Amino acid sequence: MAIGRSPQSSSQTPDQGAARRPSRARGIPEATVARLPLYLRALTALSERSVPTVSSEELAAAAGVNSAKLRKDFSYLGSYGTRGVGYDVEYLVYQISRELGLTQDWPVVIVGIGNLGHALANYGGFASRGFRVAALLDADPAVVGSSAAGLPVRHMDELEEIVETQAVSIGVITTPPGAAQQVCDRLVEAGVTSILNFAPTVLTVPDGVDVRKVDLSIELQILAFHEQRKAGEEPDRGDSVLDRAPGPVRAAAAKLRRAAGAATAAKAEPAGKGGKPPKGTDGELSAVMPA
Amino acid sequence: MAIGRSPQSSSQTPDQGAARRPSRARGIPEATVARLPLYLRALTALSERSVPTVSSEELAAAAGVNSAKLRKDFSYLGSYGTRGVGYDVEYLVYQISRELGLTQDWPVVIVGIGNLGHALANYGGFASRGFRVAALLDADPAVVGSSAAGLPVRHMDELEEIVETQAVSIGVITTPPGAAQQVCDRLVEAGVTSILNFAPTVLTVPDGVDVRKVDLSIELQILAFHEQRKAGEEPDRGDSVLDRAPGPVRAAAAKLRRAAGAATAAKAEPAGKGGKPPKGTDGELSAVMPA
DNA sequence: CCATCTTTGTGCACACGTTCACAAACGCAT
DNA sequence: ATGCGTTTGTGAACGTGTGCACAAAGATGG
Repeated sequence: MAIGRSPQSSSQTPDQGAARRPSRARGIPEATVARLPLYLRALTALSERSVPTVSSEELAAAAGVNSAKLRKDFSYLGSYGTRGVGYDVEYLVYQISRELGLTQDWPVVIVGIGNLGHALANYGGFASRGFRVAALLDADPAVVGSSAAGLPVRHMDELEEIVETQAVSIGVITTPPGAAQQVCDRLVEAGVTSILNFAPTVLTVPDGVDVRKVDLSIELQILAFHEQRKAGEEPDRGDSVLDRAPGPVRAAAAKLRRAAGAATAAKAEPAGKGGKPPKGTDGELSAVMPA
Repeated sequence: MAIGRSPQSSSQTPDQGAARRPSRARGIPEATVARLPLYLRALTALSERSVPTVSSEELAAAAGVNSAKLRKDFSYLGSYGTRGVGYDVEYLVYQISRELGLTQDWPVVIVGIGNLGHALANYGGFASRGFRVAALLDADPAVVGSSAAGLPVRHMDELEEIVETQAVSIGVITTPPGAAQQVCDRLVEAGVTSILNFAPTVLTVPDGVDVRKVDLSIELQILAFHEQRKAGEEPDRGDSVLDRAPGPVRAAAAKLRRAAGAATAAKAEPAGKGGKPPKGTDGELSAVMPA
């Protein structure tokens, strides 16, 4: 089990998941697929208010997207609208559900029942979308045996059996980063072909296995970037304007940096980084929590 | 405080956050910004192993991206590499940190201390990246007063004061979906200009406020879509091939659908949807949990 | 100081995604 | 039936992102 491996793509904003596959088996663009759940949510809300039809304009507003984009997205699914009227809510709910594969049952295992694992186990959005938590797993004997969301936490050793007997094809990893790849390997080996990874780790998987990653830290950092921009251009300018300069000047600067070594950088950084972590610098996350 | 509102863009894969702003103030593409945290994580790991330099090839592998893309990304920051050698790890860590605004302190408030709120409060990746949890807030008296991750949970009414006195500019919403917009409004009103939303709701905010959304349900649905594709083309074909046909045939089908009404669709769906929810269909989430 | 080897930085072509804008299609009133 | 207003579906232009491939720049050894 190690032939044809390939690291999954990136994390959030970019394509992610379904690595190299264009995924347009019969045509639906990846960007559209990513928006279908959004539409579905908005439509479900309308459905519950017994709204019979919606225009692309209304639905787009509810989903927070451009109406032209929405229409084009729907056009990939087929022509489910009626000109001059709009879209039949119930019918569209069904079509999108079917396209996303939500009309069938998806057993899911959650590995790593820490804070986040608990949160996910209690997540109400699962059952209503065809997802069923088949089992909660953990390697820590202290956690095994307890229960979360009415389900017992079982030991990792039962993983293979559970995946096989319940035909689980989707696994959720909420372990500390150090255990993620190992858990991933076991999941794949057992037969799981789709993985949702909350650990801040780049997972390597064989071809044919999809990985999607959710990383809170990344989201916050992106927010910080934009926030910084809003707060007027750089309040503190780290160092040398040399680095923006082209040619030999830059090269010299580079050489100096290598000579100076880690000392300079370490001093310039917020927390201690050069030596040993002061307290809880998290060697890529404090091993206590994923996400 | 209600002029010039605008719903944030989409959710995951697309652009999201920074709604209409091209965000290339001085040039850095949004896609690149989204990858910087990835590079930073890989670099931090190398730094802790005291690796002095990396080539774009090595770093790209560690971050799970194409090396050419990585080099192009770095080229937007400036020329921080040395040809024939690679990049100085420590120096690059610093440069990226600075670019992302991680060299300064970012106080953050978390609103909604349920399962997920707890998980986030315990998240180790905060402190090490310049994020500091300024306060945990909740509206439920039963939760207020308890503590999470060593911090006391305070009442929502203290929000305004906390935001002002501690100069909080980033808020995290982990409330049930019904409360999200309301909480969002209060955060914005109090002065928060960046929001990370875990509730499955499309938030409407004034211009100048960034919203990023993390939605577990959406990720799973995207996985299900690809999983379905892998399991051979549609095992059960919902109904009519008519819908793929163009022209009057389709129109007739549409008319029939409207006539038939919700009954057909409801019957075809997984859970009960037409009438009242059977048990926990989650009117857009069971109100118990966000994420 | 020159030759050779390594690795960056980037021009270019292409793929993908977004948005505009409009004709075709439909409902409805007359 | 005919005309009018509405809304879809989509062709086409545009912008963004990706990846190849290579010249330029530096390191290294003689």
